[in-house]
Amino acid sequence: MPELPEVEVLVRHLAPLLTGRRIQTVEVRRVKSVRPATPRAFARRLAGARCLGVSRRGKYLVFELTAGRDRRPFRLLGHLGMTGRMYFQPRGAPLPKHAAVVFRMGGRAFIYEDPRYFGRLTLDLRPLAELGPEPLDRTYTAGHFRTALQRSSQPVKVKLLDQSCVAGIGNIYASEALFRARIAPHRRARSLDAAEVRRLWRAIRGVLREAIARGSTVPLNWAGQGHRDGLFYYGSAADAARYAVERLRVYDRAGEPCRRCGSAIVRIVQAARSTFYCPNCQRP
DNA sequence: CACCATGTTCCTTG
DNA sequence: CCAAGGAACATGGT
Repeated sequence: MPELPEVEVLVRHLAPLLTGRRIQTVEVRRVKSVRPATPRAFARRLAGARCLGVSRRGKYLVFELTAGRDRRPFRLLGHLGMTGRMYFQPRGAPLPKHAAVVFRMGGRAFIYEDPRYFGRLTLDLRPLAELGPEPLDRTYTAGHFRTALQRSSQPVKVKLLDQSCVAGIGNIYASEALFRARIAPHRRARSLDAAEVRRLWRAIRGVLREAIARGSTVPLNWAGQGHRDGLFYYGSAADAARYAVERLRVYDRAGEPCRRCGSAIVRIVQAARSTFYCPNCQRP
């Protein structure tokens, strides 16, 4: 799935396009992709609603909507899973194979597409309550982070993927943040001393902020096909090489030289997910 | 064919 | 009760 930076860039892209627009019709093509899982109830709630704004919480997109006589605002949550995308369909383009939901807005089709169907559009807001703090929030301190790590005997890399610890970090940026903080991924979360916690806290914020800045400067092809072009998530293959250089320091670079010391980057498996790190820069 | 994939949830085990 | 590990979900790329 797109992680926090990808979702943030998408939200910034969508907010001005959707705000003020009315949803004319809703077509649910994959029942699994919506909740409530009855397409009728889902569509009835959303058809005719107006979008008041789009924001992000962790990896969730939050759509502020209003509808009906009372104009009472309500929210729709979007989670892109591993392969979800949202975009206005280019005029005349055929509906993609895995279009899960199609909204008609302003005479155009707004598509929620998801080949693996791990993502969701949901009116159930309970997932938000489970999320930990926003890592980029001004009020988020190293002290908060330390408290969250204190009682965990999990490897710190695995703990970073726990959305109740900090919201928004995924498999790519977990490895990237640990490299930046020069902390070995196998370390138990509670074994980090205060200085290490602070380094990792800074690294997380730095890595996420830079990724957002990078994503904001790349010419993104929102409706593009193909998911592993090495560029942010949405990029077009033609431009990928130019922008992908040095974007990631360790993720998916097993066997390649560390950009800091030249040692070969190592891949290990933790909690059934790949972790990448430099055995020299990140010593236990 | 085999293996891998930016995520979450549910079940089992300790 | 909790923490931790693993399977399951579904499709596509290499």
